[in-house]
Amino acid sequence: MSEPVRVRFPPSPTGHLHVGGARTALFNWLFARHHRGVYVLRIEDTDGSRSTEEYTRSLIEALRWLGLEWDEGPPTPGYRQTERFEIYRAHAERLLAEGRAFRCRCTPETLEGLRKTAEARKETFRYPGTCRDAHVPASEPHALRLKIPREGETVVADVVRGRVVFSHAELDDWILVRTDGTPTYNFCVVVDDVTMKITHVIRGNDHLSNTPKQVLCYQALGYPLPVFAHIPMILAADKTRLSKRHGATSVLAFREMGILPEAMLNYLARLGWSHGDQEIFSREELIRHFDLEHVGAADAVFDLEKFKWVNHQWIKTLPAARVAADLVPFLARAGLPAPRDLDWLACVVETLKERARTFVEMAEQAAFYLRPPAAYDPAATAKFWKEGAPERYAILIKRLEAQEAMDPPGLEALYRFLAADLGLKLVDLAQLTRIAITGKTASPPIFDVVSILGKAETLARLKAAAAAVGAGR
RNA sequence: GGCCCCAUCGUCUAGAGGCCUAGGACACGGCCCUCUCAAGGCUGAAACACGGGUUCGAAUCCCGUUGGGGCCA
Repeated sequence: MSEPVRVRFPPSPTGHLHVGGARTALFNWLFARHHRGVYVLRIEDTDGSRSTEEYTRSLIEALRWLGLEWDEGPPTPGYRQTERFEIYRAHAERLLAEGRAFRCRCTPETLEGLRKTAEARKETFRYPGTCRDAHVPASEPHALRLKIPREGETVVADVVRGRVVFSHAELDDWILVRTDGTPTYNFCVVVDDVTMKITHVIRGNDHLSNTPKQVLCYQALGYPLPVFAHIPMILAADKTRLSKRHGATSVLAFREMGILPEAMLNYLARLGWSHGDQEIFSREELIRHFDLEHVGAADAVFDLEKFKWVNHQWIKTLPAARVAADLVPFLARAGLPAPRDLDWLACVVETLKERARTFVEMAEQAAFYLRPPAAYDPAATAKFWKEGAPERYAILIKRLEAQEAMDPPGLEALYRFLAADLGLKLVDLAQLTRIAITGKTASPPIFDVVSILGKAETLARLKAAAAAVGAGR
């Protein structure tokens, strides 16, 4: 048996969890669960100026909503970079003592000047190695740089991209610790991954370019390399990086939109990963089938239409009671009266689940169940409130008053009999009823609706409609 | 700008040299079903970026071009 799998998701609390981050978290989580390994959550909050507690809470809330629970991480101490400065310092000192790093006194201003000069000559600026062998004393202000071999190359063995070669000539003696004593991002990541014994680094492709620098750092530290897997990025429809201007991109925003966590995981998993022709995956199926070998190399465009379709599949699949429970807050937000109870709402959901792709849509469609129509659609009344309508309403009211059971088959039989009797088509009577009850010409099957609404409410709405037709509206 | 990555229908993808007359899904069109709207079924249109190789044979391998993305500042 090989060593246990340990993966991590290291978000920076500088914003809400967006779909790209969520997918990275998901792939790591799936990989860990598939291999019965450990999934670590680490908060990369070294950028003190932009990191906030609020975003940390938001990140955690989003991950919990998705059900991507971590085996190690907050609130256990030691999983936030700000709590780990001592560890970075110790590693930096060791690198210095072993001659793998050196002190550099070049100021940012000096370097900037050099960079400008190089740019003017249309050359690429690279740290010239000024202090490499200068033995700058600790008493002077200094940054700490990693000593990179001048010759040769570093090969990053990546599971999704194969061997990626970087020439050392392209690499700088990069800064480990800044003059102000703060460790840099790349250094923290390596030290964290090494001390947390991460075996597989699964992250966005935007980190591939940083990888050779990190590999050199692992080697300088004398630690074994993890397996790297750089997964494709998620782009907007215009093939640029997803950002606020492309609309909703944060996980919590999709929750507000009425997306199910099951659908979010399902859709995100299918962005860059596939399992034959299968489109719908439960959490368990994802765990069972997920593997890095089937992760593609090309970036993927986020498509809200398909995402909503996946969500719709889940709305149709999940038990109506569960959907009803999730729908409740959206009803309130739509300004609708509270439903009488959850069982009744589950019946409502049963008639709406084929028609609504999100909870926001479903709440909108559920409106007529919770209150009578405020107005009748003019196009609908123009079409159906013609000659004979008042009489037909009168007959419907009379026959419904005499009807005892409000079951859909019984109602349908009654309507069919009535239509035949009056020499009409079923659709004529059905639409008159639909308009009276919903104010529109489109709704779930009308007999189901009547059955759910009940006799009293149905008759009240029929009478209101009859009055409106009579009033010549 | 330098370096790196990527490239199959509009989009997500299957495809790991002959199984490809390139399959599935979303979206789009048509038909069916039907009390409306949906859902569902059937069906249509829709892609291997381009150019060179390698090979008996290339969407699949190699090189280049173009395009997109990323990292570094």
